[in-house]
Amino acid sequence: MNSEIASKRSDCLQCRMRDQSIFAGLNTEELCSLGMEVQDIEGRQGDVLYRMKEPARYAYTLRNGAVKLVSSLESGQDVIVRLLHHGDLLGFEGMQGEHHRHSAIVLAPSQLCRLDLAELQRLSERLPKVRAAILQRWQDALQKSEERIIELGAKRAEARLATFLLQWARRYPQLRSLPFPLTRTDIAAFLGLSTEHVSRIMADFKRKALIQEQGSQLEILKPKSLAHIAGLSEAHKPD
Amino acid sequence: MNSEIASKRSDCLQCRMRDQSIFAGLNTEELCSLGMEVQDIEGRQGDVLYRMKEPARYAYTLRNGAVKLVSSLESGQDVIVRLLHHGDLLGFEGMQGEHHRHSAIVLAPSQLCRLDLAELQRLSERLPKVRAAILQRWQDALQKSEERIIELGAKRAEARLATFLLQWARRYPQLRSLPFPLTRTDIAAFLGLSTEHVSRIMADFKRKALIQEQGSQLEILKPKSLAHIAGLSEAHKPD
DNA sequence: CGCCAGATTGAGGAATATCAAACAGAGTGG
DNA sequence: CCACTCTGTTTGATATTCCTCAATCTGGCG
Repeated sequence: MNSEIASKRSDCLQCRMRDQSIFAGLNTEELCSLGMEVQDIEGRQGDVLYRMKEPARYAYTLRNGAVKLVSSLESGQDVIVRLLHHGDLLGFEGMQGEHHRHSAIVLAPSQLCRLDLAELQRLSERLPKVRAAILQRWQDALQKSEERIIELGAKRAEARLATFLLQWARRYPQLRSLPFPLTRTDIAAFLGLSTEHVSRIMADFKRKALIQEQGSQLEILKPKSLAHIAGLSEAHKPD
Repeated sequence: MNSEIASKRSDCLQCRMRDQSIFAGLNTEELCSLGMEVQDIEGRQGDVLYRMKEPARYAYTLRNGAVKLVSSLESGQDVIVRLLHHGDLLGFEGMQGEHHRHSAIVLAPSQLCRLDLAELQRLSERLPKVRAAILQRWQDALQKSEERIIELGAKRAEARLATFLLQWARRYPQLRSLPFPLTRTDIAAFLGLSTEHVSRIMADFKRKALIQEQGSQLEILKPKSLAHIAGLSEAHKPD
């Protein structure tokens, strides 16, 4: 499970994600003066970066790959609260000194930066740019979160799944064939459905040639049709 | 609808909510030096404080009363994204220069403070305490929002409603009889259910003497039982 | 009184879950 | 290479939850 995760000291100056990170906008000098230990983490599928309710020690930037944030209920049910892609942040709830609200589990081979929260805290006091970047991410997370409330509250399974697939695709703009490391159970836990129901709808989408799967690669064949299903589902409004 | 809302210049020094507001922790001197126009707003039921997609000009602090944040879909469906009580903030999405993500509608007679976002922006740059307070609220909103995702994704109607009633009650700790200005349709729009279904479950709760209604006052008679229904609903896990 | 918005109730049907079984593919060990 | 196992998927049958539509009921209020 939580076997030793490969890690080494990271070189931020060379980082390809640098201008999309929370350190974007800092010049080389500032970046060097951070004095921050940034660990370079290699995550394999199934690795647990942190667990729900643990005191938060680190935050992470996902440079590459995919991670799910899972909340486990007493009933044993798991809910995927958020899905993270390259450029996303995780574990930052700890900045207010709280415990982790979810477990972070690696879905596909990932590269992450691990930041010490206490150091990051100090840093953000000192550098308005960093602070602003974090605030912006926070704001984004809230917006996404609220969009999901709307999805879950207002739309039906087909529409939710269609929306979800399109959103997933938007994270890989230039790719026709998308990495798609989710199981049906994952999708179900994200959309608030049963595994079987997800399976059925996916099968249906495939039959209608809206999407196509091979291995863990997904291809969206008819985004327009999917968007239509995702949108004002006329099943709801027959007129 | 958007008829003139009563407003006057507010006196922050006298405010009873002061130490729960984003200006908490500032001394009188600092508070005076804010140089901020704070309008004192009187909201009546049905008043629209702002509309979705409008450019955001003001943010508000709800001193007293209740407000709903509504997102309207193209399908005509309304979803209540958040319910606000005394002490809550609204309209702050505008701090990042965005448009309003929801419409804010007054549910019960309310008193609010209206803050100019641009001024607030400058202020939060200058005063770390204010900035930290806003950040904290943001964090809280995200947490609440994620809790709601879990509710909507994992729980069934009965459990959702039970949770909701208990949460509502928690906002009025010392009251046995709670102000409850929501219609069944409001509750439905909050929980992602139909009006009729909400009505049925409420009736059921009343029959079981878990709750009691008179006018727009609500009383929770058996919080334990409600908590039980809200929790690990044994209908899910028969064992 | 008559009117109206909201609440309730019932009946039927659609959406979704649950349970069970079969199926497919990727190791893994002989 | 083949059985074997494991995990994830698919499919079917059935049960449950929830929605929709229509009717009635209620309480305020002109």
